Amino acid sequence: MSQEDLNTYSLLKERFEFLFEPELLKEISLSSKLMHFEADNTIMDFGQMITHMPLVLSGSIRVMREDDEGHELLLYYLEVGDTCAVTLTCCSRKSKSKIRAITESQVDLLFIPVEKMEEWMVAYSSWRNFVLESYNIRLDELLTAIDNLAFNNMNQRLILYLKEKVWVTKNAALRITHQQIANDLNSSRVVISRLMKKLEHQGLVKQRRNEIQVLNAF
DNA sequence: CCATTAAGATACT
DNA sequence: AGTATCTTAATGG
Repeated sequence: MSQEDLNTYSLLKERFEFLFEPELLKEISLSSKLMHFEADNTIMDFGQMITHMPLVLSGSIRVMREDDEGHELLLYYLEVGDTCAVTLTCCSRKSKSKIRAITESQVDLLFIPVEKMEEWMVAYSSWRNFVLESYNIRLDELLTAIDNLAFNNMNQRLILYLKEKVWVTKNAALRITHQQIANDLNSSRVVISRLMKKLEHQGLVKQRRNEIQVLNAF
């Protein structure tokens, strides 16, 4: 094993040693690529060929969907230990991405070649379980996102959005503009401003320029 | 100071 | 809930 592979191995072991057997950990270190990204990097885009599967080691990634007119919608976040469901579904065929993935913070992740996916599915039951489990979690997240979209009004969606944001950033002070929120929720700036003003009056948040303080009462 | 841009307000669809 | 438009406030040169 090279020095780089050893680094990958120890990183992997830290986070996944209770999930994968040592031989599998070693295989992953040998065939995957360790990558580091700064915040706001697009690591996957619409129509892009999927050749690797991402496995998040640290940080979080936003997964978006886009309509014909270029309106974006935030679907969910990928966090430590997560992998991308959309990648899983098309691991056997060579297919193109239906989503866009942008780093929310600094991110370390492993890129695993899709050929290895199948190989390990057969060889390691721990891998098989991990993939199936991930698939289930993603499906649940997607259903939650659909429910939110279908049954919640904009005010509820905004509250959920802020909660999620606080959770992934581990910070109650959000560095974000009303316009960015509107983009993520596929709404307009004025509408978000109106709702945010109401939340402020209700004592749930405090606002400064470019910053939203989500208070305990939230 | 001024230019830029975020956010508030109002009115209309 | 969304669009258009205007006003106000913060930021950074």
